[in-house]
Amino acid sequence: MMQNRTHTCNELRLEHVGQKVKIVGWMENVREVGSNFAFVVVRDFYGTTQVVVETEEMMTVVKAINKESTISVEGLVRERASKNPRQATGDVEIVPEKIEVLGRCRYNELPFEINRSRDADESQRLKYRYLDLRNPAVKQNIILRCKVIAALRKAMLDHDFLEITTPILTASSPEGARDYLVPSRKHPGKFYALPQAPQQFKQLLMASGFDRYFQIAPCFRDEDARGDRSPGEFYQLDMEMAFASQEDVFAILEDVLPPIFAQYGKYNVASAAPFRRIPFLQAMETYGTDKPDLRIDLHLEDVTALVQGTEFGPFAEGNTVKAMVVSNCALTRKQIDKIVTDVEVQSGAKFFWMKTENGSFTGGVAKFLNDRHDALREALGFEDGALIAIAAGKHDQALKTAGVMLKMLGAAVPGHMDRERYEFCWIVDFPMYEIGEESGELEFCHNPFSMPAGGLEVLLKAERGEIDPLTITADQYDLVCNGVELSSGAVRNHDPEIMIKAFEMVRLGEEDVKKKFPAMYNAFCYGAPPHAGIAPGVDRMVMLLAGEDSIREIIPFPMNKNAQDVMMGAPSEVTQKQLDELNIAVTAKEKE
RNA sequence: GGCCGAGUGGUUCAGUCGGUUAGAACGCCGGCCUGUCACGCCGGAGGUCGAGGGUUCAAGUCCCUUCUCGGUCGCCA
Repeated sequence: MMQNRTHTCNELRLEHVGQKVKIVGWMENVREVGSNFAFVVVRDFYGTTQVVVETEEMMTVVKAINKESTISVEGLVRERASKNPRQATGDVEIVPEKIEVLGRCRYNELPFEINRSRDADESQRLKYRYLDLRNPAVKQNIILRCKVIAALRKAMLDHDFLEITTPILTASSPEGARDYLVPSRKHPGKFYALPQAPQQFKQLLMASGFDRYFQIAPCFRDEDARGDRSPGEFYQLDMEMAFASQEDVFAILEDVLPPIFAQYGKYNVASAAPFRRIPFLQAMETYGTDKPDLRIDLHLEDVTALVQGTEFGPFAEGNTVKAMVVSNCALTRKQIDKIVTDVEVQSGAKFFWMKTENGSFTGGVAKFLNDRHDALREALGFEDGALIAIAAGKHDQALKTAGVMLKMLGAAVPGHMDRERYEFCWIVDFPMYEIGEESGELEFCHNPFSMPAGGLEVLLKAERGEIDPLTITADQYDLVCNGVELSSGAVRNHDPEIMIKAFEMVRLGEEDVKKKFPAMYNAFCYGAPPHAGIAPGVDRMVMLLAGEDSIREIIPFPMNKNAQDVMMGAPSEVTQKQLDELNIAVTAKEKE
């Protein structure tokens, strides 16, 4: 008897005919086509192979086995009488001499059919993820993920980056998302935190003299999930470069990403370097978002001045009005209304519309604007058959509505979106500060580690009242692909003096910097290199490459929306003994 | 936490205006079938319609409460 398999289920071809072989795998299906005559499909990681049962003895063996049991089949390879060109091994079959059960499937009914698992209810799939993953179509995304990570790692090493792992148990960071905390047994009342990103460690590596660092880094944030955001944990291609500028970082990713997207992507066209650079404010005004989908050829125009004085309430003074021309729009009124509703769900406000026909506006808000037809045509440049979509409201709301409206109409109206490609762009010149919604005072807009453009000088000018602090930009950038924010990065503030000044702008000082980021601040006081970095999200990248809409499709063992692992039963209660050791008292329990 | 959608045999769904015994496909069980490959044909089992309450002669269907799942907003330095 043969000990091991001689071939995988994707290997046998006509050249193997006559050989005695052994395959192993899952019994995927049995097709009985006669008395004591059946075809058995055996599936392993690599593919499927047909086994033909022709004797009463073998039939008895097969009939006693539940589907999805693992079996081994020993026998002779034979050319098929009727071949299957759609199957890699479709020219041959195995005539079994011995079929053995290796791992019995005890159930004759499964929670779902393996090859149709993607249609099953998601919580069922997650609970039985090991069955879901048997589906080659599901498994494929995990294989893709592995290949993409390997390619990223190789590309980074080729660019002389060193992969360095940083601690998982670390200190809670005072800003940003909610931390996952880990109680300390040896230090009652104190906690570790799982890193939201290796941000401070990578900057400390720069201060330590490493020139180029990267890591496929696990990151943990206790925030609610989205379709493109897994709760709890995710991975970033975290990187940092010493003595580097924004352009140095751009050059690396512009070199690393396009070939990987072209090779592993569902669409094999990707933007070439250099990617378009779009200043943040321009992106907001032109696309209504800081993550524009450049596959859509639509853009916004500001028509606030042109619609002043109309009877229509939303165009009243003080509101911003953004208009967008969608040429050759054949949507029916019903279809447009549906999109209006969808936009309202996502943005919180409806948009308005009208059509251009025979030199005038029709439908929707046409009656309010027909007296300005020529001026609007001058400004917008439309022709007959266009839809004019209009978002109006307070500046931020109008932009948000316009952004969602642009995205939805771009996807809905044929001819305005070339889906089969990857369009990258950099969003640059983010504002350093903003007026906080709650405080009404100046606050950091994004993260306080970024270098203000212009350095100390510009902060001093703002302090002297020579410039508006709101106009200060940070050397901070986002990488966006097809409307998905792939990553955020920045030239870091490596100078303690500028750091303190930047904090003083928001009414904090040296003591706050020291208290919040002691290690980094201290390290930078010993001579730090100027440095810059970025951290593209690995999960989102793989999601784009796989062409999936849900991030859970590209994670081997995802949690559900409520941050539960229904397969493992996490989170779970622990014993009183464990709690006692950690000096933890549970004060409130989830209602049963 | 807000809003929207969904929850009906093992799975995916249908179920009209509230009205007979809640249907279909796939899966499962039994039978037939020697070239199938989503095999085919015949027959069968399998349901407290997420849970609780209410309206009604009558509720899967209408109302209220609640749970679960998904989407979205808040949130995500």
